Amino acid sequence: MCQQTRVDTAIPYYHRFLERFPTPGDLAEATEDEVLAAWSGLGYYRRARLLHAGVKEVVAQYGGAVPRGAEERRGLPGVGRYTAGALGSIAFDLPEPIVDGNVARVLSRLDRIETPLGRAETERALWTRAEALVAGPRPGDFNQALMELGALVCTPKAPGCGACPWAADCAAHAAGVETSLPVPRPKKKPVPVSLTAVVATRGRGADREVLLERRAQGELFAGLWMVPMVEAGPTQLALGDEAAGSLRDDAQRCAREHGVSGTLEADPRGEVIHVLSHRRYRVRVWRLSAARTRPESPLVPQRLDGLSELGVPRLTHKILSAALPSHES
DNA sequence: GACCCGTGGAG
DNA sequence: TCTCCAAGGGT
Repeated sequence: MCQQTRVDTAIPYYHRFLERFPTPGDLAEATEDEVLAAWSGLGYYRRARLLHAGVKEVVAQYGGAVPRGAEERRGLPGVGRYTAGALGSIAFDLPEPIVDGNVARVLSRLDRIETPLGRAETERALWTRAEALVAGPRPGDFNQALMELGALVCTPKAPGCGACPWAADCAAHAAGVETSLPVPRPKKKPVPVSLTAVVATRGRGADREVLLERRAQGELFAGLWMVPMVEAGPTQLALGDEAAGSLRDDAQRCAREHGVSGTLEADPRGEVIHVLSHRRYRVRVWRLSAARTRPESPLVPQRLDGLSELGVPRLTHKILSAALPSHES
């Protein structure tokens, strides 16, 4: 859960997760929907699927306990070098290094590493240094302390060098360049993508259902439930936003391609902006009522008050809120 | 090595 | 409002 996610963000999910899946066996036997539902809102949903696959392997191959051997740990789905080292040092008290974002910042300053993060030579230098440092007593505590030092003292913007136990040994501090390290990897701007979404509903009041599809493997938000969407058509891209007619054409096309018909409103309900690390989505939201589906439609009616039982990403909740003012979250 | 994958808090 | 970046891993 903590991969690329702040600990404070993950904590409530962690507690709910353990309450729902108290043992490895419980998680291994759960359905993908149940696991993704418990993960909904946390992002990077592949982690949930990898965790699910990993715990299944732990149960099937290792009797429900994470194996002690480094090779076996590293071979589990979702367990890379960092997680393998965290398990080794914290759970098994083995002198294995870890390098997360915090450690990378501390060590790049300590040794004044001026090559960009992500580069092979940079990573090699960081892991080599971390490995040398952890070769002492209490490796788990040492690794966690190193991460805490980065999170609380050796912070990105305004490091508290006055409170740092390593200030006297820090090459970056000696040179006065600590705030310019580490050198970040070159950043790429999110690619703008225009989408049209159709929120198709059946029934009214508490019994109202919305038509959702489960995203296929290999697609964005794989395994999660979302409203039908299509990319904006070439006409709209060429003519721009003033071509209002083509906007509605996209909504019509979206409904048709997803095998749903009904009453499509004359104007969109609104617009949703959702930024991922590599994409910037602008979603025009349309409302279609009295929805009927053809037999081949991938859409499945879902009760609005039952969405918490499914894996549903934030983007979908934003879209539903735009189309259905009563929808919250 | 490059790219893909979500979300939210902090400054 | 905008930028940065989180206890990374897979392809």
